[in-house]
Amino acid sequence: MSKHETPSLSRRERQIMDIIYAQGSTSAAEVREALPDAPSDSAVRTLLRLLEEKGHVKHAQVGRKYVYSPVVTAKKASHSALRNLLQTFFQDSVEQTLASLLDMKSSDLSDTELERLSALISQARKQGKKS
Amino acid sequence: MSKHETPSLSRRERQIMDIIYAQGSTSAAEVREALPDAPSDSAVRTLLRLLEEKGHVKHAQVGRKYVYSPVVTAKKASHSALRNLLQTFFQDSVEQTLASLLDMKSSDLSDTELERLSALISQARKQGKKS
DNA sequence: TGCGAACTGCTAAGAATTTAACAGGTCAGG
DNA sequence: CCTGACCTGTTAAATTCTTAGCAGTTCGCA
Repeated sequence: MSKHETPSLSRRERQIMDIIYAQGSTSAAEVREALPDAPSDSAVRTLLRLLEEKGHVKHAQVGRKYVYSPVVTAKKASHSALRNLLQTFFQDSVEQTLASLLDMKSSDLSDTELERLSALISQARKQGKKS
Repeated sequence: MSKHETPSLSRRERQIMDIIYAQGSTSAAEVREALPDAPSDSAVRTLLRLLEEKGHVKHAQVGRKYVYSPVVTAKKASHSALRNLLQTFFQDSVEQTLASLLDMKSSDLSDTELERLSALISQARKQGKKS
């Protein structure tokens, strides 16, 4: 009935998944470059193969290389990461989360960007009204 | 110059830190209850002791119990978790992040809450103007 | 007082993770 | 047609993580 569910990756596996999501898709060599304390090439390839066996990534052959990409869409993965973050740090409150986001990034945010954030919210309001 | 930097916790260590941040502070028994696939009591206590040795948590004695709490404030920890999430999934874009948040939670959000989100943004705008 | 419950720390075994050595295969250029 | 560069997979050893057993302490209460 239930899916296999292996919700918790090991340290290295998580690092690699993060890299793959950040880059969309990558080769073993690119993963290696992006990895902190990069191990040998063959170590990276072993991890990628294990991640594939466990169903977290898939590969396509491009020329002689394998290019890996995630099996779960970035959207789904980001949602579950966000959900987890909200639970862990923000008592599930979107408001607290946004406050923290603004607190962290406010100095980087131009007026135009803030306007776009506003627009996102009014849009959400309208859609709420409709349903 | 730089701090000791042990940025990557093991699977169990991360689970426990998440629980501690979600709850603010906890005893070993509470951690155990909250832990998926809870191991023995003494296993949990060992992990907590290791986390303390590594400087991630501290404990206070309350009655006969130890109550553990994080060393890094929730604010700082949440910021670095957010930063990581933005990098991994949202190309460092606050806008994309907010969009995803609204997409995920919009059905849970009342009109009042959306107004409060708006208010947060106009507040950030005003503060931006000042500086 | 003596017992059991509720805590703690330490330690070593077992499991899981992480690593790199090695053994292919394929391709381009000399 | 060799050779070296560049890719792959398999395997087993090294390291790290995870667990539970055991021993010690303190407390409340019969």
